[in-house]
Amino acid sequence: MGYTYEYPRPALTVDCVIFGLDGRDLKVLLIERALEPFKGKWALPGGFVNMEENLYDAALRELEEETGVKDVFIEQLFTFGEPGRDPRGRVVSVAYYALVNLKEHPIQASSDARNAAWFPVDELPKLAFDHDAIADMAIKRLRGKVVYQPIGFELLPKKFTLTQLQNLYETVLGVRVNKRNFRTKILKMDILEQCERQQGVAHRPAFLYRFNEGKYKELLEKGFVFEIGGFVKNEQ
Amino acid sequence: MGYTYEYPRPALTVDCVIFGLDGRDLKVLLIERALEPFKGKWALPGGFVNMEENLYDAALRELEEETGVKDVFIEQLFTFGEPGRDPRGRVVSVAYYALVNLKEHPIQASSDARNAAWFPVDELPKLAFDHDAIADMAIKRLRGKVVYQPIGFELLPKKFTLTQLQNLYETVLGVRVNKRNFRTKILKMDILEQCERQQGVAHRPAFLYRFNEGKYKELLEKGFVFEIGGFVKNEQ
DNA sequence: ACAAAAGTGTTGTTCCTACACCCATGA
DNA sequence: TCATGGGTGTAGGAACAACACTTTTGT
Repeated sequence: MGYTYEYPRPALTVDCVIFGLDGRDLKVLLIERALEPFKGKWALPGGFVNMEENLYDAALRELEEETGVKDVFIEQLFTFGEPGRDPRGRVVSVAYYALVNLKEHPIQASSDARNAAWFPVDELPKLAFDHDAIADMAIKRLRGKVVYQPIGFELLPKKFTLTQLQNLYETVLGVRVNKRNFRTKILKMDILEQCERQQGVAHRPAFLYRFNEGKYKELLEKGFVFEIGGFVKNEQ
Repeated sequence: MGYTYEYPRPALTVDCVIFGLDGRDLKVLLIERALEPFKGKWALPGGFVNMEENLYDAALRELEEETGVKDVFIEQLFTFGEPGRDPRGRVVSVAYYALVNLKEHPIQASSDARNAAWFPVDELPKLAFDHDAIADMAIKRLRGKVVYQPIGFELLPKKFTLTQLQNLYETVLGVRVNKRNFRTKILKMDILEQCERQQGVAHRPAFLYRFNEGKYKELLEKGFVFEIGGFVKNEQ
């Protein structure tokens, strides 16, 4: 009974740092561990990789099993393999990060009755295993990547206003941006498609925009480089 | 005899894409496989991860065992885990890339008598396993990273001329750069330390420069962002 | 003197920053 | 009519792209 190999092998898991944008807060979804080790501690959702699935699929599967979230952007972050990172023995974990739109993907109470909650990125509790380091790297990666790849849109609804988009950058990067300059820059890129206006707001309704991925890829071919940020702190 | 686990586990390896700059060519070091599968085919150096070493150390160890190279810059690239990527069974590989200075780190004939050779990045032969995909991603990563992180220096001697540095960017990025503008930009960053002049060249000797890592980190604290490139093709 | 590469001056243009101002809607 | 956020004009300055030119070495 069991599986025998000539040489010892580490166990292989995937863990996922799930980012969501909630009003003006960037948040991470954590799960309360139901079992030892670290029972009762907050941790990243994750689990063991099956033998017949690839890593990407494993991350998506664990994400759905533990949070009900599916059809979201995920990307490999880093592989963590310090010998002592799991008290049960050698466990190597391939970490992913996910970007979800909180409005369109409400988190379900976990299917295995574990407790799940969103925490603002700068108020994370002490996490199980080395998940602090994983979350930390994910935040840095997101901050670094959001300025030169158009992945921020994944945190917003399909259609969004320019102010929402600006708030996204301000929140993720932790800076204030000048409205005039932000708009000029993002619109000049010509990767946003203008849609209808907002409705039912107590002020002048804003235009909604959609990220035009086709146009973006077309521009990429011609040597276009997406780049937003490098903004100066302005307006307090 | 052997190691038994309750659930099956993939084997875990590290593979390494080693870049070297040779005159005006960016090259990758490959090893000819001595054993099946893919016996006689070219492949990336790599091997199994030991149970008591972390992934970074495993990559460094394999690098030294197979090429004699040590004390070089390496960084995790990506983890490849498609179920069918190795005909012997499920093998997950954590890929690293390394930057070496060919002058200061000559490659030794491999300790296990395997054949090793440098190949220009755009003339790579068909590789074993999914190593084509790994090498491909490494090249893209290097091209992407070299413009916003000062890692290119790892490919040069400790002391280098500005022309060498410019050639590095031209080679890696595959563009031509205007000499005047390149110099103005890189010197204004204030991360290079001027040293003595070159000697014994049949023309006006150039100043040598050294990358000042301390200064760079100091500037980082103040919000400095390294960025070179975004150059226009110029001068043919 | 010449070849070869190092190194500098400068100009027109584009892009960035900061600030001020007007506009449309619901309450 | 007011509050609220949407949206635009523009001036001054910094950074960029392109080109031409001078300097210093070995042969």
